[in-house]
Amino acid sequence: MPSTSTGLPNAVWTDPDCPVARTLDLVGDRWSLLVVRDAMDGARSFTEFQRRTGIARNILTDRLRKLTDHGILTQRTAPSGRRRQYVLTDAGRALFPVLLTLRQWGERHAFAPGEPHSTLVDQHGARVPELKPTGADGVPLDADAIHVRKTGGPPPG
Amino acid sequence: MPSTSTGLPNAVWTDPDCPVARTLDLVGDRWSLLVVRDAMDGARSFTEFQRRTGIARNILTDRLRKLTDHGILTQRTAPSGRRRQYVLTDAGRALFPVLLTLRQWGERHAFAPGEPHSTLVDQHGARVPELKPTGADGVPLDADAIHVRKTGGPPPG
DNA sequence: GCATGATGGTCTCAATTCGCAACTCATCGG
DNA sequence: CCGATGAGTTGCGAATTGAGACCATCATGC
Repeated sequence: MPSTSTGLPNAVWTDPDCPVARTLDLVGDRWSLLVVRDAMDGARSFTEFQRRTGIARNILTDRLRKLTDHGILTQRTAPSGRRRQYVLTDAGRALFPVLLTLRQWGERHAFAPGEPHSTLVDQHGARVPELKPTGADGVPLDADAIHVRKTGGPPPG
Repeated sequence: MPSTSTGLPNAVWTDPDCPVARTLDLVGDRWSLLVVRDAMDGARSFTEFQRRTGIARNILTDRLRKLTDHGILTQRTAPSGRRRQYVLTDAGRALFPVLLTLRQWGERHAFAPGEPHSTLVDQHGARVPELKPTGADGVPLDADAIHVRKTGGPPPG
């Protein structure tokens, strides 16, 4: 049973103050995000996830349970009276930008030039354009144009 | 030595056609993206990475080597004649949107309401706004408004 | 009312990976 | 030359992973 109002782990965070680290604690392993990817692409059943990802069954059991515990997936007892289904929660669907940026980085940096790969398209069949970070003023942001404002520790008084 | 023109592994991909899976093969473990995060935040030396992440030293050795092999980090023999430094390559800096979306998801979904966390700000100290996927027409995109066009098979002619 | 087959797991066990601590090796400062 | 610091490497026990066999439940056929 979770102790907080959210479905977050009581367990220790790798780095409690950093949202990046927390997110990675929840989905930062080899498989979780691939499960989420397939859920977004329509997978619902245990066997469907297994078939698409090729993940070992015991690990899939574990990941589905963890993702469910963390409020990223939820279990439905299927409309047609059939077996259990796993569907994304709002938090799960909110991982879409993460998967999109991972995909876009991969398209550019994990394929040799000209090597074919799958592509994301919107309803009209148009390619989804690249996500580009911008500052509050709309100016494109780069990795070294930002910095982290820490708010974790006790005030420096 | 890599066989392709890029610094990509000869090894087998989890899912060779999917850019998401390839990216996760390269940086989809507990630590790699935290190393990249700290590199973006100014970390350069082995001990600095170790101190910030708390990662075990042998694992850090391994991750730094892998990230370097994959062309995400590169080694410089420090301008001041000092020890070796690890700096991000262009591909490494291109992971910024990934870290940003991870962070933004975490801020919203991995913290209890009102719980304090660090924040990203741009040069002017303004909070970096949320990244929102849009279609080619600029219309906001949701996880279920897209689909994957497969292009894994042999080229059609 | 029992065999058959699909679905959704669990169990076992080997292999890999991780984390800690101790050790090495080079360099720097004095 | 001596100790301190940086950058790892090595050894080893613990945790995680993966492959595959095994098990329970439900629907169907008969």
